Amino acid sequence: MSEHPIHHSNGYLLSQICKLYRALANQYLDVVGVHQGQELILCELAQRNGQAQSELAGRLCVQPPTLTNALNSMEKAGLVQRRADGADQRVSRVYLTPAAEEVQPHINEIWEAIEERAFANLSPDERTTLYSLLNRVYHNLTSARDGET
Amino acid sequence: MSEHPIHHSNGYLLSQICKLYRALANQYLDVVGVHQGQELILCELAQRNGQAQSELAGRLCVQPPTLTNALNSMEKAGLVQRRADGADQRVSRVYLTPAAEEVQPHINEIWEAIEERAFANLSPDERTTLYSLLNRVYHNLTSARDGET
DNA sequence: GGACAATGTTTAGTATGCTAAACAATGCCA
DNA sequence: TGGCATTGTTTAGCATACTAAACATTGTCC
Repeated sequence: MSEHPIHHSNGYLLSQICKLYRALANQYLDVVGVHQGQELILCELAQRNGQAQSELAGRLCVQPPTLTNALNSMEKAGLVQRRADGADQRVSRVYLTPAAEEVQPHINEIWEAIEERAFANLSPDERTTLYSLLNRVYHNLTSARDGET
Repeated sequence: MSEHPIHHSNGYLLSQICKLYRALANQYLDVVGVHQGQELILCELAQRNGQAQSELAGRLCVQPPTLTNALNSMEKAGLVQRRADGADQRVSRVYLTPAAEEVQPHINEIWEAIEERAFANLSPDERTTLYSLLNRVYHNLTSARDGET
């Protein structure tokens, strides 16, 4: 059927997996009213509540406008609240609401359930191998982004 | 800094890589005026020109509305042309334009360049290992989607 | 042959993600 | 102190991707 070389490449596989992984995460997270991507924001805030948006964006590796949008819908959903910093009116600090703190414990469970699904039949050794290979790919991609040769 | 277990999981790594891979693909493809995702449509049509949108969507594993949007912008960009099927007015068949056929040869080069970047320091053996591991993840995810236990 | 089901595509609405440009507040420095 | 650069966030506009619902055409079956 699909004899084209692209279909047998690591890159193609990676992008398909990506799409599937996102879809699965969405499906699991929807149950607790959280969207894929937002769970990372919640985890980040659980570790340090009241971060500035710029800090948050930096840690999550997303652009500030992306975070603005995500926070808008999370604020509308009652998961977070923004308050301006007392000293510097430019920075807006983000805080978890009680509703978010209730949801929080489920996030880790869900995250683990997704992993269990995705990497089900891989042995611990294989998972480690995969991790180290992916890690190298990750570094290739980050250095490709910054240092243009 | 980020001591949270999520940051050391295969799933987290996968989603970060995903984002980076897409960004890199976009950067490379923009040069020839094609957006990430559209290159797969072009490859598919290069193999079989004049596919119905539903066929195309099936092969690319995207939903029909997704394809509608992508084709709209590609049609606007002069890369493809839609013509209604002679026998069945419901189906619209998609054809490459001469412009697309000029771009086509570059797509493979670009695709390879991206792969070379992403998997640069992996030996052939390691690439094979990665491929087979990812393939298993892929199957876990596709079976997770269809057959809900 | 006319109602109704099935099939193919589009529209509407929402999510993530990006860039470029606008806007707001701060800080520096002459 | 008044102008200007820097920093933090938002807006506008576009890309992919999804679902649910609308719309058009076709085919079937009584």
